Amino acid sequence: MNNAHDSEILRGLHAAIIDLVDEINRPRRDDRLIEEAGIPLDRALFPLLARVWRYGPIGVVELADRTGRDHTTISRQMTKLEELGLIERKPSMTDRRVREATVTEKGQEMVDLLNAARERLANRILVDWTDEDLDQLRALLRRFADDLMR
Amino acid sequence: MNNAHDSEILRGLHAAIIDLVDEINRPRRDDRLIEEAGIPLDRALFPLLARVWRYGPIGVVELADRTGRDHTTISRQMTKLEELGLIERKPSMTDRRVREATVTEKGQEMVDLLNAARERLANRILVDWTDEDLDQLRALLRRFADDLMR
DNA sequence: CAGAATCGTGTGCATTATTCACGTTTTTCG
DNA sequence: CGAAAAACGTGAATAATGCACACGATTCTG
Repeated sequence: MNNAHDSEILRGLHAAIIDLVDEINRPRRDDRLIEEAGIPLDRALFPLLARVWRYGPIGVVELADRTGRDHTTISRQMTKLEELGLIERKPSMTDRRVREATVTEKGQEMVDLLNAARERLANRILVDWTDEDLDQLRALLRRFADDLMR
Repeated sequence: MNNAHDSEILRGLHAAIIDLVDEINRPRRDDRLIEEAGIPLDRALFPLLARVWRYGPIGVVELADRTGRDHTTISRQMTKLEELGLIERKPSMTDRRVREATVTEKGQEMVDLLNAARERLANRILVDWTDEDLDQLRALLRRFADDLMR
């Protein structure tokens, strides 16, 4: 328990985070992944599909909170995903105001293809890593993200 | 050197990355930081200012490459930053096509305030971390980001 | 060395994304 | 019960983004 951490470390950590986030935000990365997966999917929609898969069943407002955008934006994108048959929405049984979204079978197939493609790309990029280092990064990053979201 | 890493680890790592990136991308975070810093700055412009500070002197195209957006978008935002007197642009001496951007003194003051504010917030969030753990995360994340950027 | 191809930058235009204001339905709670 | 709040959606206004293109600077190439 520290009141003040080493500024050097904090700045270095921040720099690494910015580099990582910029890299992940790159539209070209998504294009590459979609190409590797070999599926036809609008790259604007696929991050949302991934999040419905991960956090679903989930409503519009909660998902909007999570991604930091207005709920109306998410509402429209979810409508598109629904029209494409990738997600499914039905009123929640416990709260009929929320229309819970889940991935359909067709959506699940796409998610599977995307996950497999991402794993192939990751293995190509991370050839020099040991499983031990990766797992350490995973654990530390999980803790960090949780603290950030708290 | 592994051909295939443990899928569990990779998926867990990916999940943590998504959580982190979503959290960082949240506009509310930037608002919070700007408020803590006590400066009047459009939250859309401040990520760009931070990157000019970090990578500058830097031209439009290189910065656009780095952030993954179209170069015309960056060009317009840089114009705004210049009008606000936060950055300065002058033709490069080695290549007169590029107009190298650097932060002005006024821009530097803002960056300093932002960095100080971020550090205060970070120390509040990371009370339970030791410097050792933080530095380990920093080192692993730096390596990861570098590998990702190839 | 001259012409062609490439690169960095910026502008006009069209498209798309995002927000804002508002209304509806459902739930919560005093 | 009844008021307040929450989840969701629609329409209109606004902002952001990308594309086509132009122009000067630079590099490539025969």
